[in-house]
Amino acid sequence: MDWKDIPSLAALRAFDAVARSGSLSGAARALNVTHAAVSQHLRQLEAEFGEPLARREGQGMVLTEAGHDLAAALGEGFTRIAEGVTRLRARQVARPVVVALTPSFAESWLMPRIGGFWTAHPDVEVRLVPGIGMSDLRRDGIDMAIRFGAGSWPGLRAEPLTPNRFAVVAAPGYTKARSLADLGKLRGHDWFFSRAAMEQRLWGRAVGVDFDTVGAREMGSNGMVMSAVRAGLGLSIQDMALVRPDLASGQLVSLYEGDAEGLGYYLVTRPDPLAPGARLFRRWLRRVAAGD
Amino acid sequence: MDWKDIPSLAALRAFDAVARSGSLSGAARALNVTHAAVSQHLRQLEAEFGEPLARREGQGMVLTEAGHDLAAALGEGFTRIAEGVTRLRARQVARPVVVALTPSFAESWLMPRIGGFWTAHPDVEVRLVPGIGMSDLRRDGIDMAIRFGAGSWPGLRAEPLTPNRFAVVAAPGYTKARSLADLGKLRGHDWFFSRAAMEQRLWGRAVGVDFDTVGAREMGSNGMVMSAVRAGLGLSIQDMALVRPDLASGQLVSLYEGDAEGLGYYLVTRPDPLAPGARLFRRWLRRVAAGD
DNA sequence: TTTCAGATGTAAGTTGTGCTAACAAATGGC
DNA sequence: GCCATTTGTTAGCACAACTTACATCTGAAA
Repeated sequence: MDWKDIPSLAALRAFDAVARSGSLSGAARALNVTHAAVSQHLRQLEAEFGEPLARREGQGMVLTEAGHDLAAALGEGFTRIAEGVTRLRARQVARPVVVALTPSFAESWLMPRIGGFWTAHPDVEVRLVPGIGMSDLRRDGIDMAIRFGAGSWPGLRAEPLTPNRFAVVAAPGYTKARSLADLGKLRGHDWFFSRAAMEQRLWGRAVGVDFDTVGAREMGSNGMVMSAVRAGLGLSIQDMALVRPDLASGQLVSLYEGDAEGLGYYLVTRPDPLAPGARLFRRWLRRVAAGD
Repeated sequence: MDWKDIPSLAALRAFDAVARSGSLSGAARALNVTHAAVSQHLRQLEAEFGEPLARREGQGMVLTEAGHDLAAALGEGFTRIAEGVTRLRARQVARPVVVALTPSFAESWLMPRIGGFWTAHPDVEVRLVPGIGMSDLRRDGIDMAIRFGAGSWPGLRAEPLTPNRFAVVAAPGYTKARSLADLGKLRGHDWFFSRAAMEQRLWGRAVGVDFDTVGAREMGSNGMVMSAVRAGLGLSIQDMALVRPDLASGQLVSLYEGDAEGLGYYLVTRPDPLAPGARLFRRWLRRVAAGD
């Protein structure tokens, strides 16, 4: 196709609108511009073709024969284009948002809050993919990931989501340690971790607990970890949001809460633009995380 | 059709070109722009749709699935539009140029020169319609008219073509008048006119000859008029171009040459844009008339 | 008839899209 | 290794497209 001798697409679209509505004013309304703009486009086209395409007929415009021929082609062409665009858009909004996240974050932060998003956007399906590995987002069809770390994932875009909100908790009767300083130094503590909860170990290391020397027990789920800790069997690093009720009721006590600079949950996305549904979800995430 | 949520047509066209050529550079060449322009359009589209449409693959771009779908629709749409435009253009160039003109101008000015246009544009057919009346140009399918007058035709566009180039001529032996002053005052001159040559009478009146009082003989063709004048039977107003050979050879003498301010041949067109062939002819007319 | 609403016609001035220029970086053939 | 060719990205400019403003025309209602 040679675009050199095809007039401005804007002018052709204007003429198409004139042909559809039968008047300059109507076309102007359809295109959301003034009638003057449409009139100028029409005159430009006529100059380009060297032939009148429409003539005034009372109030309104009627097409010449040449105008009719052109309008027929333009109508089909633009309709096809609009159809393609519309279908692509429709497909996107229907596509579910796929979010990869750590099991801990899903359990302790997202699940208690996600109802708000469902009620706000009942038409947007959210599919949560719990997991630890940062696999290829594009290959796995994942729109965004929520990961724990220092905020640096090469080739990806990361924005901090929640501050660092872990605590070392134990049952009130657990008396082997009373401060953070004790935790790292002393052997003999019994640490419990859920198998999937890598972020707690990261945080622990960052604040000074060396699990290579201290040792830790790994359980299948965080529920089992909690039971063990409530029973006074040892220590655990838990998300504040998850243990707040226990702390309030006195079932657990917090031995340490604190920052490990930069460490926290991040929203990780590809540099590519997000799908509309994913954009909605991200906006909701930011708002809820900020208001926390 | 609602154009509000259809992205810029230029961007869509750029993406169409990318889809066709399989590369940004190729698309840029096809559209006669730089690769940067195409790249920006593509990114704009992807942001608009919130979905990647193409990804880099070595040297070149391959479309995503969404990109394929969109490209299919755009390809059809733009092809249809280009087809309509091309057909309209093709129809025009084939159309002959219809020129209405006075018989005198045709005979004495245009016919000796028109060969130049034929050789320059062998593909453009020129149809000459001799006649005097200024009928409705559009109704009669006339592209342009060459008329004699003062340059004012209401509702039409007129541009001066040739200066006023008439002369009062007579045979050398015709001695009844020697100056313009004589011509108007004296009765008894024998004036000859071709029936179709209204412009000579207009010019004559404008320079001071009152044919109502002087009287004139009307002949069927200008050839007959010339014969009569050459035979010394009387006076005639003739186009300079036509009688120059006679004047040079001494067969005729010029009694007066002069301006009748504003009076002359004009190229008269509708305000509408001209068909391409007609534009070519007009350009040629102007050049030849100016170089005269 | 006059009047009015709504249409087109056109000039002049403004604005934002779309482009270029210029550089960086990656790829593939030599 | 080099070199040609591609894509990526930014800053800045030009002009197409638009608005504003006013004039003119049409058709219907008063």
